[in-house]
Amino acid sequence: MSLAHPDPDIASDTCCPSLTVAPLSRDDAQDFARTLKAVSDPTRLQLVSLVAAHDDQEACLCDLIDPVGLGQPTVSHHLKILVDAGVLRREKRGIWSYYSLEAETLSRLASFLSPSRTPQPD
Amino acid sequence: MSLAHPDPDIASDTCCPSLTVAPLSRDDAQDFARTLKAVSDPTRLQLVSLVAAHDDQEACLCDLIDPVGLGQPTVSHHLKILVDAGVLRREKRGIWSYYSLEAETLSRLASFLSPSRTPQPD
DNA sequence: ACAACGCATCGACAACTGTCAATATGTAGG
DNA sequence: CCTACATATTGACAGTTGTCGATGCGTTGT
Repeated sequence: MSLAHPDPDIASDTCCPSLTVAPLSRDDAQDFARTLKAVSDPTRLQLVSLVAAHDDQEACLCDLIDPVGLGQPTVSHHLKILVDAGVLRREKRGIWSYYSLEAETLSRLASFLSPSRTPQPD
Repeated sequence: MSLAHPDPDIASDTCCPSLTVAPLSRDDAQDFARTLKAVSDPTRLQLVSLVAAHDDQEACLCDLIDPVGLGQPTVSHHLKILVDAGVLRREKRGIWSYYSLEAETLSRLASFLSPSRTPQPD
């Protein structure tokens, strides 16, 4: 959760932990694992890519059901997981739920995984 | 698997797919999901960070058991998953198994997740 | 009010996952 | 050989996960 909603009160010395720089604390590891788990499913990766590639960077559930080829409750369930993880944002307009990208979460994940210094010894 | 071992024979138009650029094919989605799943576990994240932060960017199993606080078979199991995913490399020297980082896999993951163009419309 | 529609939630079930104790494998020293 | 040691594999078990059908909940139109 703190990944998606960083709390300014937290003044620990680990401002933006990186995977390959120092040993992770248990808490940081669990935090990043939670977010990574949300995107480590083929259907959810497809959903994120479909939302990102859609017209105004947003799509409603009905736009996503056919492309992934699963039932409506299942797609809704996957979208909820992505929203809870801070990867997608949901906005209800009328009858429809529109999903859009929460870009910062993805970029935070990317910089977390990215090896800071190209570690190629010898 | 093709994430860790890209095959030059594959000459499709998707050379290095990105999450936020175009809809993912089912195959690409499964491929990346497999690798992401390997690192979406708190213990395995800790293991990767421990290996990366260790002296010569490598560590043997015995170095990793205490820090993660789990049994030897469990740690060995997690390491196998990371090796199979192409995140770590294993090298047996004498009695010990030394694990080191396969940096390219992580950086490939990072650039896959990274939003290519900061998508902040309106 | 009523029916139709889009979406979320619930309950159930098979499949997968993380963990451990026990055991196997392989290597080095006496 | 036999023992000691580091690691890998196996079998088992509880907990989690992805999927579906059925149902519930708001919103729109008639």
